[in-house]
Amino acid sequence: MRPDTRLSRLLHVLLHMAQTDTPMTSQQIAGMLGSNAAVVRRIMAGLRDGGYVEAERGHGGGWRISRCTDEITVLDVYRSLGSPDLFAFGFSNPRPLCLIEQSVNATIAGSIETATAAILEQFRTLRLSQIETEVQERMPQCKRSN
Amino acid sequence: MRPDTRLSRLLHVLLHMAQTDTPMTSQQIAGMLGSNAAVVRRIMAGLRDGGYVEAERGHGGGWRISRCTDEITVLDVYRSLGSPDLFAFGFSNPRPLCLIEQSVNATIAGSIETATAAILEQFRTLRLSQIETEVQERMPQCKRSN
DNA sequence: AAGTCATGTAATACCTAAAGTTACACGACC
DNA sequence: GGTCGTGTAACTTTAGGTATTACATGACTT
Repeated sequence: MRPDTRLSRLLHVLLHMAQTDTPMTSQQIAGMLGSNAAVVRRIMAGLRDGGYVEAERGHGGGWRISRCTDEITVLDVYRSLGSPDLFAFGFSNPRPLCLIEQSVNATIAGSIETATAAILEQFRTLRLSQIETEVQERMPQCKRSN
Repeated sequence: MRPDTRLSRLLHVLLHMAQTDTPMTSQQIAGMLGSNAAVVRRIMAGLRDGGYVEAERGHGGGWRISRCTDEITVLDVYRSLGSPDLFAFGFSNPRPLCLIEQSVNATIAGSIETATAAILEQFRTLRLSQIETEVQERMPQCKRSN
């Protein structure tokens, strides 16, 4: 199954937006993502509605981040996408009559819930600013000395 | 996207097979799963190759479980499926040049790895016999007294 | 030996949601 | 008014699990 790449794409875009004051157009962002301007507008709509970014139309318009990077968590971004399914597996019959199937479903559901809680807890504590810090550490030596 | 239901289906089938000595045909299993005999043979192929079940052809043939339920873990079943992706999300560019994208990928990968380890650890310790036990607890009162 | 039952497997079509594409309305600036 | 950019709808593409059909192979029954 092709993975859902929207979360990582949004994080990527947000961190670039945090580096500049001039608005970025959907076209520019699409070029950065190797994607399409309409796709960019679509996946950014949630961030706009959540107040994390602002979009302006017309000449000199585009997208700007409207919060500090330590005020946005990965969970915020995930929720802006509508909290899509995290897992690729599940069960087919939500309310089976078979007792065995009920237990299997409960077992699988238990694993999924436990792992979901763990991931969302990571997302909740992970701020954009922390990823920014890691970018600094990833910088080549010649630039780290600045 | 529609979830991968093979793991839960296989667990369901294995527990039914553990309750009887007579072989179950793919057709019977398919009826149980609301599926198709060819689908059953396809998803069971890994279990057969792993020695967890045996298939016999011809009259009186079918599938039989070839181990005790406390000798099979959910992880065994998962691996028999070829260890399919657990997560529905990921990143598009595996080796990006952009430093920011590298950090985002590393962040996402970290969350996925942590959660994967947690799930696989659960799968490793979860035996079919434990699900069987839960089935007993799920039994109606009139039957639990037996 | 023939017929039936069941697995093994290939080929093909279906389903779903993200992703890509196209088109056009709306609004802002020159 | 013309251009630039967002907002959004409609449609196509894509990928993988799932469903369906078909047929070869092997085992048992008579």
